[in-house]
Amino acid sequence: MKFLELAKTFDELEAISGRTEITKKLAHLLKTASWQEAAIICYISLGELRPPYEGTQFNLAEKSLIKVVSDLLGYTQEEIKKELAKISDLGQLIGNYNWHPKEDLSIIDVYKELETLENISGGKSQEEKAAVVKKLLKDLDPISAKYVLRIILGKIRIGFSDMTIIDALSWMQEGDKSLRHKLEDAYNRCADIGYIAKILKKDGIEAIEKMGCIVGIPIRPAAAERLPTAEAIVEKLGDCIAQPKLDGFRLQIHVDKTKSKPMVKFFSRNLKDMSDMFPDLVDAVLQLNVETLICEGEAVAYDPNTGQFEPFQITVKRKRKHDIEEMAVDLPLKVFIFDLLYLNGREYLADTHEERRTKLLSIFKSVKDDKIQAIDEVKIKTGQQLLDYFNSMIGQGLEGVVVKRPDAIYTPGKRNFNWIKLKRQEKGHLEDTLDCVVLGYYYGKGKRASFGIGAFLVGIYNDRQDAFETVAKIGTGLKDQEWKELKKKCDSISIGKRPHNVECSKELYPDVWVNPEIVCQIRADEITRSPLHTADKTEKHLGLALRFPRIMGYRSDKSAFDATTAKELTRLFEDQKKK
DNA sequence: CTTGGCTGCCC
DNA sequence: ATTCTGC
DNA sequence: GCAGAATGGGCAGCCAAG
Repeated sequence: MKFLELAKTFDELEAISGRTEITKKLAHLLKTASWQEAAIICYISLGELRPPYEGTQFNLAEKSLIKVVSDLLGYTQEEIKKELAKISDLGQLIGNYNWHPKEDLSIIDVYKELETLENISGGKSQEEKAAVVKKLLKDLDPISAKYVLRIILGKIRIGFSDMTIIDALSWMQEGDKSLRHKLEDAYNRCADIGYIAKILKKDGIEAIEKMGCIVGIPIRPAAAERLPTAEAIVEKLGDCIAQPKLDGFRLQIHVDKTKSKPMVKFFSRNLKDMSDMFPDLVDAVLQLNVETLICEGEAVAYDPNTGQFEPFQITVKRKRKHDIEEMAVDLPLKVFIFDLLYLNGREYLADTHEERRTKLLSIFKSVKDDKIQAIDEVKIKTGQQLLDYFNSMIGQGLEGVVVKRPDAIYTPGKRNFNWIKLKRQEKGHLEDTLDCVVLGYYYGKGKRASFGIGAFLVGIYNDRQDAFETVAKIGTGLKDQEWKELKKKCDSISIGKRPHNVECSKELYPDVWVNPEIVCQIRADEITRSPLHTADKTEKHLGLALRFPRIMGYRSDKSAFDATTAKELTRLFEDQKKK
């Protein structure tokens, strides 16, 4: 199959909004393709070349591609950037130009070129990569070039993703969505959509039905919903159980001790392979009394002197490729296992939480090392009990609690109310919002590009310095209409350059500066020391920033100078440390 | 040899 | 991570 | 309610520029 045929279909799909229609068209495309091509189509539709646990890394994205595209089209980078502000992305931009292609490449040709691109590294590699991309784009027609750029950028964003591909595979085979559940079950157990497409095309739905979990290949993780109060959670679930929510990273752990050399693998929440990063946890995991196992836990770093858990910013330092052994000594991890998905050749996905918990505890009997532990769990009957438990967890400096329905099965790949998280922010020190001042805005991508705004910069007032200092960029919380209104308002008070009383790092300079006068309410989960933001920044210490910032509304009754002050922000930060 | 821009991936 | 939107 | 697409702070890694 020619790449152009694929690109044309993508272009048609981009214009369609109805999911069923997208599904049908995609199904037709997959039906026409060979099984090899179908697998590739699945991957590149997601902006990848392989399943997530094998990774796809071009080390080339928008900033670098702007250079390539401006070079190719004969414009300056400034001109391209200006046009990009109006257009959804670089792919769209290049698709609007016209030239005569030199070749008529197949899907497989393009795939191979993309693999070549990935494998370039070392000195001068950026130059080489640019040359490879430029040649590839030149060889292709503009529509194909558009999608090749989007693949390199990591997202096709034309209104479908993996779940629509699953539907399309069903439609390809049966002309309806009747195989959706079987295909989804297989995909949930084996997070490799290209492999699912390949097996379906080669061996049919019978082979898909036989697929189960495989130790060494990640299962799509379940996720928790969120509710604002303990009361609401107990009302929703009735009798339930609660576990501490630790602020580390989620690990899906695979163990196979039946081989001559035992296998231990760790996968991240997004199914990236992190197996080489935690040699200290491998030893601990091997103490579990199992032959084969897939379980899930949260890994958190702790201070070896005090035993205190480290904040996320410290724990995340363990996510690294170099100096692994040294860091394992300085910053040891503990992993708290909260679920069991597979044990000694048997799946536990369809067992209830209670059954999985019992089984989980049974494999810990011989474990002495506290590096690996089954997470605590308490029974909850009332909102008050849950609130008390939550408060005691917060008191220990944890992120909150996760509440679970005891009779629920494990639902891979789904976010639902079987698990509900209650986080610190909901009843903690940042319960009140901060009043921040809009300092400027940034052009956006995709839908936001058409609004002319994608995010905005906010700051607080520092009366000691008589200056506005940045504390966050805000990109979520407004409705589409509200984004347009904010852009209009900003344009009416825009100024050509940074005002003298605004302290801002270069990296955060907005595309459009505005006079500091719009006051908005910002909610966040936490205040952290920031290498970038300037709020409360002095020679002695870094500035402050907000974790997970979002806008809740405006304070038109307040002037910029009545906004939250640096002093107040600092106090909130200090209070937070006291817990 | 150090710094800084950019990228990918944790949350 | 949070949030919004079309279906 | 699902699926998708916007967006955040901040860490390590890679490479080019200084």
